[in-house]
Amino acid sequence: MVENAVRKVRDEIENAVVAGDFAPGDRLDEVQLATRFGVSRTPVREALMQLSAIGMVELRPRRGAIVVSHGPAKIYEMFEVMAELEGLAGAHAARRLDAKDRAAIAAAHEGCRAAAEANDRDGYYYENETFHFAIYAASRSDFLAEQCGALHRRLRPFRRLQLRVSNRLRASFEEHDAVVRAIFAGDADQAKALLRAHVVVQGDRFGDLLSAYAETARRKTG
Amino acid sequence: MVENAVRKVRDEIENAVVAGDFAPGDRLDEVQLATRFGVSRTPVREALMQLSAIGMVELRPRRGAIVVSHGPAKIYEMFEVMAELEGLAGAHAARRLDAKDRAAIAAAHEGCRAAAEANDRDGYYYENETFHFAIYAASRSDFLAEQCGALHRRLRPFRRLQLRVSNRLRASFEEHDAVVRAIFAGDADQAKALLRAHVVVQGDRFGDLLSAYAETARRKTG
DNA sequence: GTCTTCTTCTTTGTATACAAGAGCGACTAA
DNA sequence: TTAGTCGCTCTTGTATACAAAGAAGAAGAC
Repeated sequence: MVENAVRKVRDEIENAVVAGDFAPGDRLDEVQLATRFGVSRTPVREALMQLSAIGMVELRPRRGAIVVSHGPAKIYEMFEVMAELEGLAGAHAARRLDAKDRAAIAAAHEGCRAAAEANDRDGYYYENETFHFAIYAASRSDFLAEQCGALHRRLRPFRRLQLRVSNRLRASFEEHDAVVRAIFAGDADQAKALLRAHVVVQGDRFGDLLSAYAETARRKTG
Repeated sequence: MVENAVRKVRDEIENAVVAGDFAPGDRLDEVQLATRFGVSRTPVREALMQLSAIGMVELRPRRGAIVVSHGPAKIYEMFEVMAELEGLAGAHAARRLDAKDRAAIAAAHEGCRAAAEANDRDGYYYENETFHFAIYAASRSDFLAEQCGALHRRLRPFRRLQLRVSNRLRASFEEHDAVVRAIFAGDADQAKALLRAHVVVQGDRFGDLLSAYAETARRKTG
């Protein structure tokens, strides 16, 4: 979008973090990253600052960048805020839905159905993302869609972990189905409530997520 | 926080934009800014990238940075999202309030009262900010408080304009008063509804805001 | 033997230099 | 006279060099 080298470096680092190549707490050395990506330190620095603005890495003065490690409370809070914003987007979508948005949501929903029935976790992960972004777009609020998208990207690593839990694929799809029905019926309140419940991570699901998160951290250090 | 020069430059530019020294659409020349602040282009670039991440300036590849100009729809959307997040923060505050947070909110509220009674707009602007940040903190959700703070800063220029409208000071204070009562009573739903209504800009207030915004733009070009 | 301090080395933060792309103007041709 | 193309200049994007700050290790003293 804005530059070439820094954008490339930023995306690469972001993907590496999401994929787990860099674990939380890992130190990101500027010169190492520069040589790894074949650029100078300047674009690496700018990429790190952008990631710091997103909240993916932490920049400590004179001490370099580390991948942020979120405590359980923070993770819960992030999902809670995401739930609130998605609820708002869903309510708007239910009120403002037009044929094009309806088609986009329906298509993404069908993609999720196929992946869920095939028990294809990676596939579902991507289709799920498409589904949620379709709802953001259908809110017809550019700013809200932006905010939702940014937060969604920030939560990517955790969303992926969630799908590890057995049977979560099917449960997630069932929740999607109810959300879609509410939006298509134009029931804003219902869409808001269902979407909020779908996104927020509470009870058993929160415990499941935490244990999966702890496991990846353990796997990384070992 | 992170660096010295870039932080200074970033804050200076942010203040200049909020104060109206740079109008929406103005081009921000890197070398001009560098000489103005007595630093090299490197920290200026990093500051601009951070501001771009916040959404205060827009970076166009090979074409420099311009101060973003928001259309009416975008402004409305931003206040709407702010209202939703503040509502959530208020609900949390009502449920989780402890003595320290209660004292902080009460103190800020009294500050607002004094400024409102003295009809001191600048004073109210600052006390109002303190009041809202006290509620964010009282939510006891670090992430939510962060998000609210970031969005609040982004809306600063408009909040200031709002207070220009005659009698808005008193009306704003009355709304605060109701919010405070709901939070202190532990009524989460009421706090959420009142805070949301206080923040969202609708009806006449939106028209007032837009005309004030248009006027500053006109004053700048003229 | 351990703790403290000094020195050195690594790493970040800033500046400057160089290259490449985009915009604008001038000149030529129709 | 107007339109198109070529070239120049200005500005951004990247690299590298230099300086300062912190951390770590070694040496000396208690």
